[in-house]
Amino acid sequence: MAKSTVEKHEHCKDCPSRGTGIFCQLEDLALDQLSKQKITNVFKKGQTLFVEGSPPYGLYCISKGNIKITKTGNNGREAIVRIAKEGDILGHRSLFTDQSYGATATAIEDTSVCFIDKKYISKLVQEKPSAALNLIGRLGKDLGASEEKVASFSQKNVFERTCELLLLLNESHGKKDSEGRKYIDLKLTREEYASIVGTAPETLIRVFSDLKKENAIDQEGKTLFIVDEERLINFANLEY
Amino acid sequence: MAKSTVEKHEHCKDCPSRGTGIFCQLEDLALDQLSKQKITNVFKKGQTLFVEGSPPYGLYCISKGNIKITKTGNNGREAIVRIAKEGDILGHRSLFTDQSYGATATAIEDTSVCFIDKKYISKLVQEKPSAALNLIGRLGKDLGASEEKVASFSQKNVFERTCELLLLLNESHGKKDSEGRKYIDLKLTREEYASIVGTAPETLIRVFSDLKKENAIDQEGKTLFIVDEERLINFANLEY
DNA sequence: TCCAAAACATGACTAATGTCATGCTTTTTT
DNA sequence: AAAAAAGCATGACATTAGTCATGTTTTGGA
Repeated sequence: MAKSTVEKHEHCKDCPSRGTGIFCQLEDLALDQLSKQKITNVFKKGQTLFVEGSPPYGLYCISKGNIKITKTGNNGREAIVRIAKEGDILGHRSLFTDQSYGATATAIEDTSVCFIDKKYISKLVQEKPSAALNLIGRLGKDLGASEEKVASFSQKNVFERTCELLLLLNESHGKKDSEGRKYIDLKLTREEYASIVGTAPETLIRVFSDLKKENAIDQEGKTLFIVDEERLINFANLEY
Repeated sequence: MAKSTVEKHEHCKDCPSRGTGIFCQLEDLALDQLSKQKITNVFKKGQTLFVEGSPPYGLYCISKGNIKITKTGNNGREAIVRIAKEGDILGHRSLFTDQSYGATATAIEDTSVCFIDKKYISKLVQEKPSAALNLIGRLGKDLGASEEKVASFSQKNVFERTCELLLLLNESHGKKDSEGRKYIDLKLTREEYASIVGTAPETLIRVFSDLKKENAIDQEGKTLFIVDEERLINFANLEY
């Protein structure tokens, strides 16, 4: 499982994540420069982009595939903090606080990721207010989502949190098949889902089973079908 | 309990939070301007600065006193997301993501808070890269702390989380008396501590009682003495 | 293709936490 | 100062979630 370095696309303006990416909204000239600076890497399933505790050298911009961000407790158990996808950036938090990475990033499927050097990013953020504002906006949203999660942990039980997670993942990673059925197709094991919800694998499996019996979801291997979204919303006890 | 509007200090360079404040590191000219823009308010214990769900009109900069940031679940129970203190800013997250406030800010004692209008802040951040970088740094640290909290919820039990909280509050709000004894003197009820830890008041009270029996802490009314920090570190199961 | 390992699923039991009830203490209000 | 309210503390019990055991199914590699 050696890391293969491959140029997957020549220019940022051809990036599949264009439009959602944070620096990929710059004018042509700046984009040209950025394209020359970036290095595109391919990470296979299970490979790590960076590890908790190591110092950041730059910014990662996901052009394809999903990546899990995890923190490891000293009991060895991992907590998945979030799942990043195409167009998301990684490492921005540590980069500008001059802290070590607070979490580990691991590809959960084959991914393509652009790397941009720390110096270049710093320059860009200082010179282009739009880049700075983009970054501020992204950090703000990340913080909002994280605090939302804290509140859920504080106030909800495993069942409610699981329903909430399914709804959130449906928003962020959901797809529809030819018949219009909504589904989530992340290649996550039940154990990984459990470590997002913050519970034991057995408990999560039971909740999934219950939700299936309730006809709220359906399972086919690792694919989760959202059968009855209304039901999940009720179960999740959302405040909207 | 009417909101009283009082000029507490004339100029930002005299602000008690100078140095730790985020925009209070600007050069003299910019600071002069900022001083003219700001409005200083005094909030008495229990008064709210802003409420979850309402739109942000500007930035709050705490010059004196502690403020709790809470989210209310639809069961009515409140979760305290964090405790802000002198020098901290509030509302920055919502301001730049153009989202409503995700939480409510309430003074837990008599406080003095400067308010700076949204337009002015936006201008400042766009024109002064140092302000933007300061803001990015602040958001990054907040996000780091929040994700740390998510991991704790995910991996630790109430006892461990309580010990962790005491250590964190000792870092951020701790004081020392004349004999060198460390203590935390936030005017928080046991119920409020419980809603930081994410547990029932009774459970938190039991943990405090246990910690007192273990000679790790001591209680005198709302004041909590950190008697044996090493012990708390062991109990908290930290990974440092 | 087959085998081993990992993942999934469920039951039985245990441990942790939440809830309810009660009495005491402190704070606030009248 | 007295009364009322809020906060604190603890016991008893209920509920939730975690752990251990076991068997089945799926997946990945030789």
